[in-house]
Amino acid sequence: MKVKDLIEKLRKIYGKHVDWWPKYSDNHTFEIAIGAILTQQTKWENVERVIKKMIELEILDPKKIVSIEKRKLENIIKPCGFCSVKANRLKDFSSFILKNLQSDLKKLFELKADEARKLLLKINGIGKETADDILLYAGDMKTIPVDYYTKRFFKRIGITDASGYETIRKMILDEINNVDDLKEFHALIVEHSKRVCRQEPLCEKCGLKKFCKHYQLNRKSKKVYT
DNA sequence: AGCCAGGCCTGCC
DNA sequence: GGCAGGCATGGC
Repeated sequence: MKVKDLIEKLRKIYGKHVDWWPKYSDNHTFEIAIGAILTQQTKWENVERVIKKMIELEILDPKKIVSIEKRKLENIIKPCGFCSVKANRLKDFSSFILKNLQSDLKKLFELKADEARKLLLKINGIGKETADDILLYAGDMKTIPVDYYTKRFFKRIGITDASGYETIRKMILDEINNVDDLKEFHALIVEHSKRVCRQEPLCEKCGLKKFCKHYQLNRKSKKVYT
């Protein structure tokens, strides 16, 4: 199975997923980056609420985020959980923009993708997934986030045993060059993964912790496992 | 009621 | 260099 074929297969099941990352304001770039941080270990519905609130309060701007009192910011982002750490992360990210990008996140995307990625990864609270979310969806740069879903998906369909982030990322980037396809591929994997079982089944007969022929017969749930 | 969500950092081995 | 533990809230 080629990585490239997977997009077509998933599209046939779930439909096209262009413009998957939601946008609520005119300031897409910064908004998407803020959303990427807020959605860490958090459902999107909660992020959506918070972003809309931030738009209403007119604080969706790095300068405003830096200057707002931390307690106030925590209160605003509370629905996303981890409000103390996330308030710090939003502030650290915003002050990075003020200090290094002349207050404009778009400047980051004028750099080479690798350079931009390294800069993001130095910021407290921005790991590989969040960095790749920002680069791909806010900056239209060639990369792809490899989340838990992606690792599990690739493992289950037998594309790779490797669970290493960079291994899987490079494997995908080697085959998919188009940025819109990368955006859609990640979107499709997420949409697919939300619909399948979180735990791999444990077969009652052979005890294998993987999808085996016995399990197909025994399973009660209608959900699938790939 | 308990489990889970589109992670990341720290500290321990 | 991998891995548990902590961070917190809302929804089913």
